[in-house]
Amino acid sequence: MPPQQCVEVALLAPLPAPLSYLVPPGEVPPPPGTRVKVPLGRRSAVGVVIGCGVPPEGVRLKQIQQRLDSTPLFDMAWLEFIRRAAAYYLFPLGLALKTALPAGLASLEKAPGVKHTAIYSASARDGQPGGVVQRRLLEFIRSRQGVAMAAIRQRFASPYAALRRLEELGFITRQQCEISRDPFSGQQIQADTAVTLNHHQAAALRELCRAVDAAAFAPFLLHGVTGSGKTEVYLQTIAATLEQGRQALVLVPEIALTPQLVGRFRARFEQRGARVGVLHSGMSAAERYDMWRAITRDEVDIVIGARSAVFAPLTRLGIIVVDEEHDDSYKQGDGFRYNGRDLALMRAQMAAVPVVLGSATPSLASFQRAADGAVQALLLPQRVSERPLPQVTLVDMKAAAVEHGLAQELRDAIAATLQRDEQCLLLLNRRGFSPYLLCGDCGASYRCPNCAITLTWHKSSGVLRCHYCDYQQCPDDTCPRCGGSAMEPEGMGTEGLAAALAQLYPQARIARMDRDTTSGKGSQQQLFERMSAGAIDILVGTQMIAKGHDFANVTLVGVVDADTTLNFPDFRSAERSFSLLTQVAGRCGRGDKAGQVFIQTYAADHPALQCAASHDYAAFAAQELPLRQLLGYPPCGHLVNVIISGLEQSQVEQAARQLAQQLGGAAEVEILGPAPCPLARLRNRHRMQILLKAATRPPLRRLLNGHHGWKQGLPPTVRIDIDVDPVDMM
DNA sequence: AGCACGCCGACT
DNA sequence: GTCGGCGTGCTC
Repeated sequence: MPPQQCVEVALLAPLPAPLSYLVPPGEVPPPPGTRVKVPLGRRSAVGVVIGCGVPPEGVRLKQIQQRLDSTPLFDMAWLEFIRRAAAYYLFPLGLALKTALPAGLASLEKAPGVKHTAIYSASARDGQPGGVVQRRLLEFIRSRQGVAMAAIRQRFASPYAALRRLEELGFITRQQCEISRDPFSGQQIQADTAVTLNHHQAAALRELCRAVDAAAFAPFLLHGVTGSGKTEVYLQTIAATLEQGRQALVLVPEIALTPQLVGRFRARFEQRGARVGVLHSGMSAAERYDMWRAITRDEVDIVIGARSAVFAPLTRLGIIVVDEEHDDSYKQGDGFRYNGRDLALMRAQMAAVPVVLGSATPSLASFQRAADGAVQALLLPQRVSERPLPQVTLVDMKAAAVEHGLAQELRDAIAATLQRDEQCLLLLNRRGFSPYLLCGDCGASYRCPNCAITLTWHKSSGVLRCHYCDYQQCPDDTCPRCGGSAMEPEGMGTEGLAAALAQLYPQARIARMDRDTTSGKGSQQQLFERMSAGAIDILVGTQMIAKGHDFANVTLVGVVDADTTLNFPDFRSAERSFSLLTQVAGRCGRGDKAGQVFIQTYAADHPALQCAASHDYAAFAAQELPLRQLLGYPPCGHLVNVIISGLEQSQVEQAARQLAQQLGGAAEVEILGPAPCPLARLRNRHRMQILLKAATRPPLRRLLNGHHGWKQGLPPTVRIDIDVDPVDMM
């Protein structure tokens, strides 16, 4: 008898390493990429076969209980990509796979329903059946190969009896076939609009097409001002890629993944026979599963998706596009803390294809790489049709006549815009009615019992809410501390601003767009459509309104409080402010009418604001990079944040001190902290952080190699999370 | 993550 | 004396 074979299985559970299992006797080993149900302790778990196992010594292997997929979900190149990604972010392979695979494939219970349909084909039997309907039906089926039930239903009102009869008589055969739900059902494809490129766009396209032809790794930074027509360059580059018989992967920030954007791709490519697939968080588990399977069956040529779409299992990849590459949402903030943009670069390198990072305000990381020559820069310095960039005014709030949080200048501009029947966008990067309720007598405010922040007052729903853990409570009638007067709203959020605007401009149609008003499916879309149709005069919103749309009639943008972002306790706050302001300013003046922008601030002389006001990216980079250099912050150095958390503050503090000591003394790595995280308490856990900083990656890597042993000797109740290349350190 | 094992407080 | 609290350690 041959020795029983064994395979290596990555369990979709937080185990540090894969485990080996025996293949049941008489069965062929499931190939890598197939899911299996395996015993784990006294229960069962789902895992993915990742290779043939070398049987470990001294362990009695258990046997695979069940094979869950008849064909692999992915190929070895894809697996190798996930392996490298998991290793880079120091995350267990099994859990990385769980993140990368569509939800629903990871657990035994929540498996998505696989839909099937009947496919009819004509059999060898010649001749004609008796009935008229049967004859017409048979003719229809004979005229093509394999007809789906849906197609028959379209042509024949009630074909069931006739179909059954034809099958009985042996004229046709039927088979069950797995089908996908149609993610675009009911959506019209809009007409494609022919676009002529200006000479900057044409030059960029030439470079990109050359890279596509070369079919080798080639990173590009497409740096184009807002409204410079980057999307059209992507579209034409992708067209060239498809002509080569290769596929395209397009990443966009979640918020920018609108039906309009997808529609633009479908309009361009679907009539040419290419299929566009979409992956995003709003899809159901079943829809994502379908899309995943469609991709592995090679039925999709272009995948558009948010962050996690970087894991789409395309096998003929020819190009990757990362739009708005500077966007912070490419970084996952917990669990598998990967950066979609950086993994796109990794994947492009592994697949030997070009990758385009596009932005009006590139991350300083990408800008630096372009300056170093590691990435080729392509510039689009002009807006299409030579539309001017809007005029930006910094409003010094120290000197302004403020009413309801709005300076006279901005209020007048809003009134004038409404008069001209044009639209306004107002950015206020804070949800709710007001940041907090404050007692006028003793200064008390409501705080979250789980997190170290004040609760935000949501007047319309009548609750105080924590924006980090979603804790809610109703306010009391009087101050809970001194029992004195009622608590009063302090400061302003989007909800409060909308209310103030309704008072100032009673005739204006005002809408609000933030996480609270767009939680429902399609509600964001509805707001965009109402805005496009001119049914809204003033749209108030958080940073959501800064991207993913193009309203021709918006001629005024107001930034109500630029200081919120600027004063964030983070070394990237200036960069983030510059990006956000430039992006939101770019929302206006996109039509034939010129736009104007007002930015309210108490720090009007801040370089980030000044550069944003003059649309001067180069000046911003020239001012900010030396500061980073001085402090060794990215992109002039590398960071890893180690977060120690636990329920008991003293244990967390002790563990953090101990770990920092343990890590200290490593060559060429600076240890900062331990310090309380800016959010010192989150979801009831106390948090400390140790920031590791180094000029180059290798010494960091060497230090991190031992991370599995870090927990030894520390209070065992604490948790250690490692964030490689952190984007925010809250 | 589960799920057991194991070692300390208030109950029949 | 036991029931059960959750600390801690392992899972091929």
